[in-house]
Amino acid sequence: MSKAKLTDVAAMAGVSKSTVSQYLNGRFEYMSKATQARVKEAISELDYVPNPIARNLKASKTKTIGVIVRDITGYYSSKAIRGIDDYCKANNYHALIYNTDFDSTLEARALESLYQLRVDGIIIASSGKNTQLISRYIAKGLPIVQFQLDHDDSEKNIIMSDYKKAAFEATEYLIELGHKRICFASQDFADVKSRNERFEGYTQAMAKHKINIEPGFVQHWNREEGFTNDVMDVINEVKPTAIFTQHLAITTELLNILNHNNVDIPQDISLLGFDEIPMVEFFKVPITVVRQRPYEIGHLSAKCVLNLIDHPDTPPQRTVVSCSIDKRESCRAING
Amino acid sequence: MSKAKLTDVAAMAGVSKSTVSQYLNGRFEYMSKATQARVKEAISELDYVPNPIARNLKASKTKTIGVIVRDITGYYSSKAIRGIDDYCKANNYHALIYNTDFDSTLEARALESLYQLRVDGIIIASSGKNTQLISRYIAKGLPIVQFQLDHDDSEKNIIMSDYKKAAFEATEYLIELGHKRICFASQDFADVKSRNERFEGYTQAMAKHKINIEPGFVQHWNREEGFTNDVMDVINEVKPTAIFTQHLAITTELLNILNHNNVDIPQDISLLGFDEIPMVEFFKVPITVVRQRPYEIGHLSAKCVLNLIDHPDTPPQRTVVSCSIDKRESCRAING
DNA sequence: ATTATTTACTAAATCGGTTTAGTTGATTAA
DNA sequence: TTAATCAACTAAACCGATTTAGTAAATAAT
Repeated sequence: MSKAKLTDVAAMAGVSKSTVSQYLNGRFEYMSKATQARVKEAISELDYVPNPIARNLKASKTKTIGVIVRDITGYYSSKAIRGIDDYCKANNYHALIYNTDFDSTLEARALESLYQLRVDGIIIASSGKNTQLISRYIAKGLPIVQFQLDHDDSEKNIIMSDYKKAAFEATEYLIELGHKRICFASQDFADVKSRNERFEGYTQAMAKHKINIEPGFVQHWNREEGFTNDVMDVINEVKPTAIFTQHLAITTELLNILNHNNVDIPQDISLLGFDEIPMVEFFKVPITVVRQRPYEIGHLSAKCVLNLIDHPDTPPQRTVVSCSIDKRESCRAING
Repeated sequence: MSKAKLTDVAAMAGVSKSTVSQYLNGRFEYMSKATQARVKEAISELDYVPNPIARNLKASKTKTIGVIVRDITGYYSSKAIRGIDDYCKANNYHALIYNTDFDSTLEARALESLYQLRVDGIIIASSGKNTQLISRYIAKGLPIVQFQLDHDDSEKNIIMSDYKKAAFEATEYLIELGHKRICFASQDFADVKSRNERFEGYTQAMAKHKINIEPGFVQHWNREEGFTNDVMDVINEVKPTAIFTQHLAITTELLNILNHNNVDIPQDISLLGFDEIPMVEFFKVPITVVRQRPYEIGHLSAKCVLNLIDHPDTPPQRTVVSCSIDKRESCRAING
């Protein structure tokens, strides 16, 4: 694995290291045509490739950006990472990925590791538990871009789906199908802006169509706490004709429960969920979903950090990416 | 982003760079307790963290291994990468991922890039089109481990599912359900060992149970060439009671065709496929599949390269990981 | 003819560490 | 008493590049 180095090329071409380096960096005005040719010859003769580590050491750059996600295995994350990586590779950067497994301690550790590794920038789907740490690194001059999740209105570089609009359109779609008793099923969303936004979209659509949001329409279902028991009670008491779920985990859990209790979709209840489901066309009932564009979000995030690296004084910017609705059989039209 | 460096620590502690370096590397026998304390103090005072790039330059190591897959977004690849990454992180290595998008030119380019980057090792799901290039790098002393795909019997470090056994067991499972007319639906497998192995498993199971493999039982279906038209012809002529598909893409394509032609699964035909399908429990007919263990395969691959890095003279080794069958409703018992 | 400018280079410092070969003063052994 | 040993360091080379300041020879300007 020992490779030719700059010195070897210089020796072979009969010039100094400096000249070879100039050649490598395209500053040909510092040498004669003849020298150029000899250096070129020596390089190809020796199969020489500059050592990027030495180069980076000198430049104090790593040409690497760190990416922190919860789990690279997830649909959203893997697509986003692909978007990030494609953009990075196209611009001579590398993406270094850290998984947190939804653990904010690991998230903090990932941030520290990346900082210590001297990555040139970070893209993170933040849990919201490390806001201070993130701010501290930003203050130190490390470009950080967030995506996928948002937690407050603070100024920051963030790329997000247009959740409010998406939820608005999804709700309106259900309303147009004739639904009025529409449940909004979410995780707790107290402090998570990206969840609050969906709720706003829902309420605005309901308001626009003058539909009252009755008690019980808005449900906070977490898988942990008695989700399973609650659901059928809610359905029997609130009698929704449609449920709009805000999270894939809720959608699938709900599907399980409805199946077990012989609730027919869409005959008894229409179901509309958040997030694309692979191979949903083979489902017993293909689910209508709000489709986000994680690849584009990743792409834009990468574009944003790389720009920040070159222009550190760019003011923080919020970017919004639109969603679309994939209409399938789980939602049916009903008569008022 | 300017950070404290070794010199700063040395100055603050009133010792030489060497001493600080010794301290950092845990060689305390070279200094007094008092000095240790002062260095420790200076380090925490300055928030000093050694620069891994400088360290790596000196060590001629990158502490990075390259990973080449077709698409990180795929189920198998993402799980495998997770396995690789977890093992790497646990051992202070990083994984650098390259996607080839099933393009062997990009695969070659990825290999070159990783070589030039001086990664300490490579894990690759090789297309089989770059065998020579891979051999060349191995010859240069770069540890390379392959996984997921195999193409020949040459000596190499490779981690694979036990395809033969898996196919054998899957076929036998169908036979035990009473099936005799079992189609084996594969892509072309001329030169891909991992496909041939599945075929062997199939034939061995058939042979063991003295079932003749009739003409038409073995089908090569590529999505490109008239797959769609063929299928129903084959079914009508060959009249299989079960089809064993070797690839997820074939399974889903077949499902589509069977659905469109109102062939009932498992009433008319039982279906058994290769590879896990996420959320298959919500399918109209949940499919019985051979489940591979990509996470473990990734984990073992990483273990193998890291070992190879430390012990370059370890002889090439083939490692086999067992599969299991997830039994679901797509296969039914029939009366002989 | 002499000085100024170009051309075509090179020496040496630098990036931030690691490591080897010394050095110094104190302690111990002969 | 004097050489040998040891503890506690340090100087300097090195990893493989980049870059700045400088130099010698050739050409141009005055």
